[in-house]
Amino acid sequence: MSNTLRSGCPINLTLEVLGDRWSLIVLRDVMFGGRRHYRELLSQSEEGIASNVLADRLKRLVANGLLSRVDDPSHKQKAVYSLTEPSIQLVPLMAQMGAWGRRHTPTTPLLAIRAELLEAGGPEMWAAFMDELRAIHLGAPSPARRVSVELQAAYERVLAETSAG
Amino acid sequence: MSNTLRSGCPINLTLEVLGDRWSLIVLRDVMFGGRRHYRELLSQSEEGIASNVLADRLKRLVANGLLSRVDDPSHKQKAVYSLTEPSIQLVPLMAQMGAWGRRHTPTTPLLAIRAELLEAGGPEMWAAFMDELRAIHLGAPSPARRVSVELQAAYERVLAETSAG
DNA sequence: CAATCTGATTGCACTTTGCAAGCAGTTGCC
DNA sequence: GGCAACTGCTTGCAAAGTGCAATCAGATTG
Repeated sequence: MSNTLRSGCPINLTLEVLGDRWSLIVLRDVMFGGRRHYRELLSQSEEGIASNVLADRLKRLVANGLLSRVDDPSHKQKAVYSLTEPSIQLVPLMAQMGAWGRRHTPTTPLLAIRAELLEAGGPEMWAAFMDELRAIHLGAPSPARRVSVELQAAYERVLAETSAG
Repeated sequence: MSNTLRSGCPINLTLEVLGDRWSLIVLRDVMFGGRRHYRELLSQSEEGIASNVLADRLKRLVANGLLSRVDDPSHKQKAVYSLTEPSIQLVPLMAQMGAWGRRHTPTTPLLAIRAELLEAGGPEMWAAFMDELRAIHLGAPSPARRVSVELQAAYERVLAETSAG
């Protein structure tokens, strides 16, 4: 891993941390999919990440402060990965990526519904979701609004519609 | 170039188009740096993109509808690259990336000032900038507000400060 | 004590990247 | 006319990154 940065431009530096085909996928699964363990990320991956790539990305994300790794008390070889404040602050970026992708790429309705809801909810919803993530991952007090429940409900509604139609 | 998509998730699909270390750098230079020609993108690149990588990315971005390529009437071998409506709609994403990078990566003040201004300006400023880009790249009527002038002025102000201090 | 689950690592083929050099056609200038 | 500078872009080659299947050792379970 070379540590030489290409430039001090914020967009470039963000790209140097997240600009590959897998890092944001892993963070998305932790953030929206509730995955906390290596096996969950590996086997429930929609895109089919390879085990060595996952191991490398987890290592790199922890090194860059976007994930934290803690031993799981229930199993001495198990590790729990949590979001950090910096990665929780990626919520608006994820929302914008989802919004753009929904407009300009061939998404499937079931997988796009969360992006649609998050876009419609706007910065207010993003802030509420970030508070919820701080409760789940950083041990902050639980907020009143549960955005994850709203997102999951919408997902299951579309799931029912598509399997019914 | 393989055309098999990994999944229909909007975040994943955005990543499949833009998820590499150079595509967004090229778009950033066209969007904020006013670069329109191959040579401008190559030699004025802050990060030092290689010529073959630039050629490949321009080809790919045109194929994906994020840039359009038109022959330059002033020179038979020259080509002018323009943003398209989809890439103009990346402005909010760029703004979020800049905002996140400014907070969580070691940016330099001079290169971060535009991101700071764009974050402070919010969605209203982004919309004004998008209108301006539509005028420059798509031939739409010129809007009253010139965000590019505001960004450039701020850049030069910081430039003067740093060279003075 | 064997089967299973844990987070990985290894080997190998393939692709992408970075760097330097080179290419053919176009233009400007004397 | 002729030559240097400029145009977008290609080529060759070494290094790094990626994808896939198999495998690993330790922990737990039955």
